[in-house]
Amino acid sequence: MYKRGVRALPQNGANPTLEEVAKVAGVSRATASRVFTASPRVSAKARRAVERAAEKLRYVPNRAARTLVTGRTDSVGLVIPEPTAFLFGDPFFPRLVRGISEVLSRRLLQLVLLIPQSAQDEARLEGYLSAGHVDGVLMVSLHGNDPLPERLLQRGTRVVLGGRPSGNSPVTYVDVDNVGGARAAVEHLVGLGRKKIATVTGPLDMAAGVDRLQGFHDGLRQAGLRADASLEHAGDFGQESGAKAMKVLLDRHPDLDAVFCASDVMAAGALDTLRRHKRRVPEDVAVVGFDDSTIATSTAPSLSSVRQPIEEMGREMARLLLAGLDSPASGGKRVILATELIVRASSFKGGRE
Amino acid sequence: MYKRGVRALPQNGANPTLEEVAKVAGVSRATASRVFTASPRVSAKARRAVERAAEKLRYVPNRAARTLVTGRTDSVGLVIPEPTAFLFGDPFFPRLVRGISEVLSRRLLQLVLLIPQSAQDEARLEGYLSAGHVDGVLMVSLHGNDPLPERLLQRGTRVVLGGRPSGNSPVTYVDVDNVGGARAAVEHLVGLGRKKIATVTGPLDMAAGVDRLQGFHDGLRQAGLRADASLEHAGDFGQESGAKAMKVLLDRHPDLDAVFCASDVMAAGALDTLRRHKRRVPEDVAVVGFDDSTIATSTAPSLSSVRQPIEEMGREMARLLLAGLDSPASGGKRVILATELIVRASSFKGGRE
DNA sequence: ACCACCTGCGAGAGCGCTCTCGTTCGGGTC
DNA sequence: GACCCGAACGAGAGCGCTCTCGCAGGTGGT
Repeated sequence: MYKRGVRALPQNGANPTLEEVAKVAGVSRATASRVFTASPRVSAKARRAVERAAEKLRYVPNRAARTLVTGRTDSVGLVIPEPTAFLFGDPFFPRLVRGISEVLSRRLLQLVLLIPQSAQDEARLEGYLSAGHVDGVLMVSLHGNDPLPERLLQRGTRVVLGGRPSGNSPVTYVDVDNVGGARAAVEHLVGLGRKKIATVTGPLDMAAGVDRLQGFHDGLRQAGLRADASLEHAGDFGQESGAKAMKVLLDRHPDLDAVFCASDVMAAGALDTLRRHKRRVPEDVAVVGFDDSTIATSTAPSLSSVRQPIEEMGREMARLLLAGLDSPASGGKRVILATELIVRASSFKGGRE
Repeated sequence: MYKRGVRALPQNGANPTLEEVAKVAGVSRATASRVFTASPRVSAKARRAVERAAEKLRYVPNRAARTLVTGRTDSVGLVIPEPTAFLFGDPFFPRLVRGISEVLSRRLLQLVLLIPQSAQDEARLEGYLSAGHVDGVLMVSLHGNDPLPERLLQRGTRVVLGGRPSGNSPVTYVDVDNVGGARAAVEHLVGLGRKKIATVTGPLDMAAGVDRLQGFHDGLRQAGLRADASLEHAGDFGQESGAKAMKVLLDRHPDLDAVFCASDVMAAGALDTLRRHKRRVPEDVAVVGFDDSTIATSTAPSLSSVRQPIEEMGREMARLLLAGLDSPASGGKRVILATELIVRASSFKGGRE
């Protein structure tokens, strides 16, 4: 630890305090404060004097002091575990951040990103977040049943999740309609005349994985097809796992005529495997992915996929958090955003109907 | 703004204060404080009592109060402008973050990411950073002559830059040896017998762009070749710009036999153009990129490139910042990290010598 | 001319913590 | 037994700010 005396903030001639600004402006500290808190009860003359003094002294209010008395920090944290944050080829993170800061900027709130790199980091995070560094916390794509959100909630910290948490915790969350999206994908494949539809699922300890499988089942049932566990194989959302899962499925069912992959990246892997096994896409096997990520348009053939409104998810998360900060009691709300099937070459008509 | 009374932190039964912990433990506030500041002058008995009380009350020290008196926040900010942060296909950001947090974690400092999305965001950032939210600031890949670092410095905030700033500001920075790396690339091409070597430069308002061009010139001079402005064309580090620049160069000099691109992504674009113009790589035209990013191994042919030690850059930035926090006066230090040429198929022997 | 009222402002308390300073106390030392 | 010394602890100040409260002075109604 660096020593006291070497203060991080008031270095170099020391940051001026409100007291000093007030003195220079010839008003009381209270009046000076009113100027910076945008309180209305200040005469134009006093306001100008304070503003000039602040300008002259290069005054910046000390946030710690302000936070201490108001209990507010005017910043909110966004927690993204490292694997998700740095998933390349899929600009999930940037789009989310864009949506979130769009809303926060309007409220002059600072978005602070926290990317835990290890379990140890994550443990420290709890302390950081509950010690009053931020007014509220946004979290996305937690694995399994992360206890962090609930623990923060108990401490009185406002939390909004991106993606449904496993289990049924009372935490507010925003999610995209994974079930509906997957169902739509299956409906589409059925509409193409496909009868033997397989799926590469996501990890089943994540809600997105479970929900997309659920939608897959719903779609089959609706079409009068029955689910068959041997037509399902789990992946981890990564490309490699998609390729491997596809191979397993193909070995078990050489005659399958469609596959729904729970992520585009896995679908890209599946396409590789299909090519290697001399299947034509979409003629022999139609493929639909999920996410509508950038990779969907760069595969050959281009990939049909379920689009999710990521920016809107970010915006909605931010809105819910702000609502939670404003109102004392705000129970576990949930918002589900619609998804949309985008049809491209990998599942186009003209296959074999 | 949300109202007072609805405090962000002490919600829900209110966060316990040190005072309360002390009372439960049967000691004074001072002693309790000593326990949490890891001060040695506490008896084992008192320490246990305080720890038990804290456990029982779920006590978390209020950071704002602590910061107010110590002047420390125990967190440091990392500022990355949006375009760099979300550059896909090149995991610069994750690698940097990994290096930085490796060092910070050991000191129990929290890394806080700040990604300004607009000029307005950036303006707000100055207030945030100089208001004492963080003990120090790390910044990377600023465009042009961003005044932010110097202004923070004047305020007494410790700043360390990643990448040499344009102009000669007194800010401490870490950079990779762009000049040396580019020179090595040219030396390599010359060693392959290439005589007519072109370059696609980076943006020349960025130090990395300037320095790599500098190295290119150095390499030519060293080999007794003379620089020719018509063999140089600027790009913006993006793929598209690489493709276009290559086309311009090829139109001007159909007989060029090598090209050095200031980024791998631009090199990938250049490869496309070369293929389209029926040039064989490396037989007709040898290509060397810069960054040794992931794309370098996925192009056809794989790309020779100049590798830069990103993680080490992150570590070094963090180390310099810590040193700056510890010592009162720490002038503008500069650390340059060595780069290394990685030779792959795009510039292999067996071309045409 | 009086009172009620509102606006603008200052005095002062206090947010939760750390740190300095002084006091207490147990155990050597002579 | 008197003295000293260091270890453990408590009292209290104060970090820089916001907010409540009360007071002065001006305005308007009667």
